[in-house]
Amino acid sequence: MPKLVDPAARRLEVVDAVFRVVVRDGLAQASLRNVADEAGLNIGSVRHYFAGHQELMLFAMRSMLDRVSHRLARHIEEAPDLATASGAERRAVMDGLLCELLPLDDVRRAEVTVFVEFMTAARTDSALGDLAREAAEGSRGLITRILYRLSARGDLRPGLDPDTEAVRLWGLIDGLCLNSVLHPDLLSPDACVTALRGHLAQITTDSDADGHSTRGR
Amino acid sequence: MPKLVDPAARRLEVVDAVFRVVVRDGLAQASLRNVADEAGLNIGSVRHYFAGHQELMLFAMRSMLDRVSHRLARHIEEAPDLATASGAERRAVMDGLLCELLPLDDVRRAEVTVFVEFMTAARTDSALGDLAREAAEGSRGLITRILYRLSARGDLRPGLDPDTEAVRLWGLIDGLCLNSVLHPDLLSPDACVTALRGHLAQITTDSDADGHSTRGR
DNA sequence: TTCTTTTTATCACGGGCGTGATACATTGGT
DNA sequence: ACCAATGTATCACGCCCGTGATAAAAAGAA
Repeated sequence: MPKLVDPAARRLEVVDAVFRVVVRDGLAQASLRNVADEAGLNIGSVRHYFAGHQELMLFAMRSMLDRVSHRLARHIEEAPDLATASGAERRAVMDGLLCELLPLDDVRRAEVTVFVEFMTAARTDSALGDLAREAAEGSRGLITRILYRLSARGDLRPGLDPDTEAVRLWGLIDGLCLNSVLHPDLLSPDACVTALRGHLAQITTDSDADGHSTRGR
Repeated sequence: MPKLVDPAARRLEVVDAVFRVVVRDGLAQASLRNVADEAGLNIGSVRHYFAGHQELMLFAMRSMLDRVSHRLARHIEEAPDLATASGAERRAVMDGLLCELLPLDDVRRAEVTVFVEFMTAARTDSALGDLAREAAEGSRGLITRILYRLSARGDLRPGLDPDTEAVRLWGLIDGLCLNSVLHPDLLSPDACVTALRGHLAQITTDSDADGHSTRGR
């Protein structure tokens, strides 16, 4: 017989409530009382599962980052074997992976919104600082690794430095995310992917490594 | 004989205090009391010059945006006449103008920090919403206009659409700003300009419009 | 001077916050 | 049945907040 309440599940319910409050009203409104109301719980219950406000915020931020990581990991697992893929296929994989970071649907839009809120809050909240740094290094590192792989296979346009291209792509993606979340009517999801695709098209070669020309789109 | 206190100057002093608090502790800490303390004033004095907290925040945000606008306007005034400029000169002007938006020194870093704080807050604070939208349209519009001019003079690489390039450049700049402000140790000012220059080099032709080839670097 | 306006300084109120402490209810094992 | 552990629900305290009201001080004009 299953226990009536699964503590881990409860914590996740509370975290989901945190996310909803953050998306709707901003991180500043994510007080214990507001979160408890949003979760349909009593504040006492919330406090039973989290030592205090700070631990809740920390756990929520960590959960958000884990969620993104897992989504990316799943995407990587499902990717075809890069060793046997053609140049076009390799570029498609990269395209799909990076698009996964953009707020293209409601789920990812909410996630990116929460991401932005926590990251900006971490600038002045030392409790979140370590996690923010870790996340930033992770995303930047991932993009850097992708570009190095591209470069190693000759998919990166000659003359381009993978490191500075990583900075550029990192900034572009974060900028698209930010503007899309802050000004959804000025930057539609379609415009986001168009901008990203345009960028990728410019920094990658558009011919197959085997020599087959795949010009145009 | 000058009046002992100039109301307009006082308001600016208070706004400066707001900016210092926002940069140091975040927008959430910019309460009337904290701001008054930072300005070395009594909370009563602050309230004498501002109707309330909301008006202060609105005025501070507007001041910040005006400051950026004026800096850009000054930069444009000092620019050489584009009609008689060579292609390289035109690209240098654009380079300088866009670099003005990046947090390359302490002054601009503080400004961008305040910008990010207010813009993200505006997402859920309806009082700041209009201003934020105006600012976003302004920055995006400026970049769009620049690229259209470039395109008209043939400085933009053939095959590139000024509008989607504007989205891309807009996102890149905002992303560099964001990452530089949130993770200064992961993205130095130098890395910012390198990334931006690399981008501009890729979307512009590197030959003069008069036909002189300046290929290579 | 006297009077009016401007500026500075306090007080008090209601409200939201995190949190410690505590009581009550429910559960699951013995 | 009993009990210990777990989960729920409140209360109270101190803190900070924005704000209305009001007093006190300073400045400038008559």
